[in-house]
Amino acid sequence: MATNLKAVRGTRDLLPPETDLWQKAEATARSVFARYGFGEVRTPIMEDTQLFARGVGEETDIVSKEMYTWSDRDRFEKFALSKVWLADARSRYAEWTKNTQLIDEKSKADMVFRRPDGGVTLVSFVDKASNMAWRSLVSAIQAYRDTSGTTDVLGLLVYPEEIGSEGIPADIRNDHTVTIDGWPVRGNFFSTSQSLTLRPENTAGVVRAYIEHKLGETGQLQKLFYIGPQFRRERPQKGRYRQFYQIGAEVIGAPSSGSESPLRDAEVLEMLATLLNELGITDWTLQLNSVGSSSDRPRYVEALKAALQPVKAQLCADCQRRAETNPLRVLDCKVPEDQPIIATLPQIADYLDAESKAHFAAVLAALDACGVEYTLNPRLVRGLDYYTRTTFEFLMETGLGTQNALLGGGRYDGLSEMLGGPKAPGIGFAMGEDRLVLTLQALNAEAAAQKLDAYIAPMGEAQNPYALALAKELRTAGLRVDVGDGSFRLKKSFETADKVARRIVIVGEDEASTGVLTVKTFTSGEQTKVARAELISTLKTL
RNA sequence: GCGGCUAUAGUUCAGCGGCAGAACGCCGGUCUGUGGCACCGGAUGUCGUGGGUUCGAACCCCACUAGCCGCCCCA
Repeated sequence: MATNLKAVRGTRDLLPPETDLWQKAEATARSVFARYGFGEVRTPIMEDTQLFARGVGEETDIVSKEMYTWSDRDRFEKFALSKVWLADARSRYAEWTKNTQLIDEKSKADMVFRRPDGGVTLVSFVDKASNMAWRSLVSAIQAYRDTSGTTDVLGLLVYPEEIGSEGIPADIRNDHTVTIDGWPVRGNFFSTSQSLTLRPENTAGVVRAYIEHKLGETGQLQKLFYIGPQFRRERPQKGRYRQFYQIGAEVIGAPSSGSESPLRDAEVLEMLATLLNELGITDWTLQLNSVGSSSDRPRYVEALKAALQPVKAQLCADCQRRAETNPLRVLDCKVPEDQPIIATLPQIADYLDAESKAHFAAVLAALDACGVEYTLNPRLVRGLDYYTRTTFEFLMETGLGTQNALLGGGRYDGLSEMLGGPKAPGIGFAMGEDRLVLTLQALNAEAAAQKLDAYIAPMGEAQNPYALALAKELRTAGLRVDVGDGSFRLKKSFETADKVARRIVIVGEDEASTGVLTVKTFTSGEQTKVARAELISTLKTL
């Protein structure tokens, strides 16, 4: 136990049997998603920092202080070095004939020059002079001699000469010197490093993939789900970790695919209700709101700011600050004294244009038709910049303490364009899997620790091979089987078997030679002799 | 990032300045091819890490780390 290596703060190991519950949650989600026509998408765990800055919003807490962001190493560009060197070499070796064909796949030489004296020089561009680089050039020379029959073949290794030692000051990085045959060559051989970020959420990554792979060109509505870890550098709390898991889905597509239809909003919400019900969670409430189109929202924020100005001083300290930084959050304030004032503030519903109003009404009508219950919450505003129109949360009574939002989501009609993609309206959600599992635990929905079908107990180490072969046969037949060890006393085998399996199969000297095995069922205490040929069917009966 | 509480056996916890403890679990025995029940026996361990006070620290003090709860914020 005493070790100084531990899971880092806010991260944790998930072990059996808890992982059974995770598998159950994920299996249920996959089954529901499949029935609604969703396919799985897996995006990288890290992305260009710009993706989140532009998608999620530079001013949100997530981006401004909760991301794991770092600068990737500078990347050596072989092509840049060869270009610079060639431009220089052309003036000095004007009479050389350039042949840019590579000699063969395996050789590491990049270019072949024919010299005026009739010989040949192979040139290899590398980021630093190493034994490996030199050896591969030598083998390239050898290969060239063998295949061409030319005997006069020389090698030239070209590299930025200051590189190869760490700690080069950043200000000279873009201006390296390459010295070849005593001539210095200057140029920029390194592309600047890229800022990378561990994904704090998955919607931006999915939309990026949608744009990158031109999924809009298919003309089809894209229904994608994901299950995976996300990362935020927050203070850990119950159900809140720095590496946390989300199950989410996105419906996105070109407008002609129907992606803007209120039917899609209602379908996603109805699917979520179904998913929660199938997981055995019934005490959820769906809170619903519309934050309007991308033009409604700024108009409302302005009106809210103006309305807050005269009453600000009467609000709690938090709200006075929010009135400046994030006026929408004032609506979320839970301080009782503030409620009368908040009630007088303008509501987003009054700032929706006709189109947004009609959209929202259509969503509600479809939900009514499906019998999905919801509560309108005009104060439900969501933190991320990309949300438009429908926004929602599913809240839980049990298990989560103050972190009672189990999942949330909304429509993001402008996100693709914010990321430089085509118009691609969409709606999606993300569910906190850590919180989902907590809720399932609170509901005592623990996946009943399924016992194995059989535990094979070899009597004496001589029976081990027979026992393992028998286990293999049973496992091939789809039975869940564990096998003990011949060194165990039979009593110990029974004790272990009773804990992990429904039946014990005893393999002693008699059993191995006659092929008739002793099988005991723990629940009934019944013990019988079973021929090996009938063992599988016996074990399959409950 | 801020505040409060906590950290002792595999687990849940007691001990709060003087021999490191209980329950459950684990291992062994009663019982050499028969589990659950019973009885008997055994091992549990840098008392989160590092420093300080003291004749003496699991206990008091300081720092750090981690967990829980709340704030901020959010799924």
